[in-house]
Amino acid sequence: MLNRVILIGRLTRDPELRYTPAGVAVTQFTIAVDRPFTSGQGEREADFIPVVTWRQLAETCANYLRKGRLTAVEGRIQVRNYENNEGKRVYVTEVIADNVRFLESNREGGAAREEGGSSNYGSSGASGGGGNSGGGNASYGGGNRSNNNSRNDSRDPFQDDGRPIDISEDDLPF
Amino acid sequence: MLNRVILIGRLTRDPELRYTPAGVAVTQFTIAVDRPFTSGQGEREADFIPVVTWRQLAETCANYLRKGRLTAVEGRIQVRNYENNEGKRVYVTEVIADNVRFLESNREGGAAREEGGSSNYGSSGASGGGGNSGGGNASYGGGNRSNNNSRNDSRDPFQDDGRPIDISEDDLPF
Amino acid sequence: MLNRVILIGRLTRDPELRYTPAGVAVTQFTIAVDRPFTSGQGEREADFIPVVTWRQLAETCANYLRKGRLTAVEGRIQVRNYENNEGKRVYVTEVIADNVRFLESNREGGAAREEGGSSNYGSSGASGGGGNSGGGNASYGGGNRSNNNSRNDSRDPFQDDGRPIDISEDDLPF
Amino acid sequence: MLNRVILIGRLTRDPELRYTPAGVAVTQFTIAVDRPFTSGQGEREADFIPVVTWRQLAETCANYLRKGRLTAVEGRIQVRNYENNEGKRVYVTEVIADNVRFLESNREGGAAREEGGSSNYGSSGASGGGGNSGGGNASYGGGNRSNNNSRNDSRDPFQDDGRPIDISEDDLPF
DNA sequence: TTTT
DNA sequence: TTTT
Repeated sequence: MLNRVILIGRLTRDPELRYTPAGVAVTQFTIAVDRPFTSGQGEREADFIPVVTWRQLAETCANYLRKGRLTAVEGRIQVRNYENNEGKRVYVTEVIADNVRFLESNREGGAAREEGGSSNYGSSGASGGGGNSGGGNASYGGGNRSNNNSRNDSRDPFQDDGRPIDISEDDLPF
Repeated sequence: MLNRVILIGRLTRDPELRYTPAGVAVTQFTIAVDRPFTSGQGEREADFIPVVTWRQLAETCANYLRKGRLTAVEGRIQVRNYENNEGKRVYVTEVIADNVRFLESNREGGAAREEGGSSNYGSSGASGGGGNSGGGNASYGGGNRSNNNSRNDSRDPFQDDGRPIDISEDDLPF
Repeated sequence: MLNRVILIGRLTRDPELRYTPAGVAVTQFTIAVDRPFTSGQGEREADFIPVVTWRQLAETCANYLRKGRLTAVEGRIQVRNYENNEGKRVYVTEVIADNVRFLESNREGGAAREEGGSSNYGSSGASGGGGNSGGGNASYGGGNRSNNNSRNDSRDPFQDDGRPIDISEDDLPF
Repeated sequence: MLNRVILIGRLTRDPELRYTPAGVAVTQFTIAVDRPFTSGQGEREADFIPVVTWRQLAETCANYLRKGRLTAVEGRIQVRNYENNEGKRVYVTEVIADNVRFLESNREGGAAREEGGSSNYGSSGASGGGGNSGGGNASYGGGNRSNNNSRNDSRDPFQDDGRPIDISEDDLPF
């Protein structure tokens, strides 16, 4: 009944923006979070945690995040599962982010600048701002609409096969 | 740029529901959170943390929470300040909650039941559910509207003087 | 560089306590966290999130938690991977908990009582208390010892095959 | 029973390091956290949140943090109170940090670099690393020792009067 | 001013 | 009393 995650780490690659058949933006990326201790062999280790963002926040992330950037992510853990081509059930754990902070700017050699977006509340309207500002009347805070982005389909909707991803508009978590 | 608090504790009193002059619901309560260690004198200690909720979530809290109930609160720390009658600036720190989980039910002798509300996303519409379901088209996730609930006024808007509290509709954080 | 998770949900089964070959206690359980919205088909959905605890906290959890109990978990996300018997790399995501709160007591028909344990700091030494109280001088907050509990071994150390789990004392995260 | 805060913001001044009469290091600073919305008057607003760190983490913060630096803070809310010289009880709310991440480096013009310290677990021993590494056998995770850093004394122990601050060794939270 |  |  409560599910909250906060991560700070660096993108392992550029983010990937796609659209559902219904035209909803989804961005995925992985953030590497260094562990606060070294391994038995004295090596630095990290957890590589997949992150998913939706709608306006997805577009902001695709525009502003790049491989290697230090980033803060706030969201919830989601465990979805699907049946793979061999008929085996595969479990996928991701962080569905509703707030992303860009802790390093785009400017070359520049100092860190804070930017970010959120699907919870409107930011102050700056370009690159999050929220659903400008996003028409689709409201993330919205009331009694039922949503779902974790159907138990028989393929991984995020598997890259060149085609638009297999998620209907009803599958959105906000 | 990121401000997140999660607390679990017990209400020290029944919650207090009020309305701004513009008719917006505000509920305040304090939750006692036991510290994970004892004092130098071996006593159990607690932090007493003031919590504020707005709108639909305020009404849900006022309806379902009572003194002594175990409760989870998610929100952000807010520091507001005002000038008191002696002309001194007073600082007030509160948690502005956007998600409250009722970890104990109303039923006498009953086991814990989870209920709750949130101003982030719609719950499944059960009575007592949160979100802004039924709240018309006021959207907490809303876009570019400017808000404020921490003006530097010369009195504490939450001071109890029997009159409606001194907060305009523009002062709301959602 | 920061990795924090807080969950509230219910155990899907009784917890499982095991010991590493070096005699270190490990407890695993899964908690079901209801999502704050319903699926496209109007169904209540939940995320089933695997949790791992170590040492004293593992023993406390094994003693006090049972299937169905409402529980709060604080920890970090860990992604480990191993090669399965078909030579394929499998990724496992778990929450490594360092603080667990028991939001429902053992007493039949009783109201919720808070108990819990933590590997961060000593609790007040009550029976059932966490921390490493009474645990001798093994310190979870300890200094420069290198640790690891996520080696890239060729089998899942948590796979249940009746034998003790394949984790050396050096693999512990605390 | 659970009390967790995570903040990202900028220091409003250089941190202040002091020592208790018993020689324990305490560092205080304030971090400005911009709110995710603008005020009714369209102004950008921030919450100014006081942070306290102890022991090794205090020294690391004093060495590495400076005014303006972007910083992540993890800890718990503490409400202490004392009687001021007019005999009035004053309440002070602070975040007692056990993990601080330095999101901007010292190097002029340099890109952000992550450094940090923690009082929970040992970092990998780099200079500037946190934990109590090198701190002898004082363990923050320690067992059944009773602690307290929030006595109800008749003066603010953090009030700056040039003298060492009025906190005994028994008053420490770890 | 505080909860179990 | 406040940071970019």
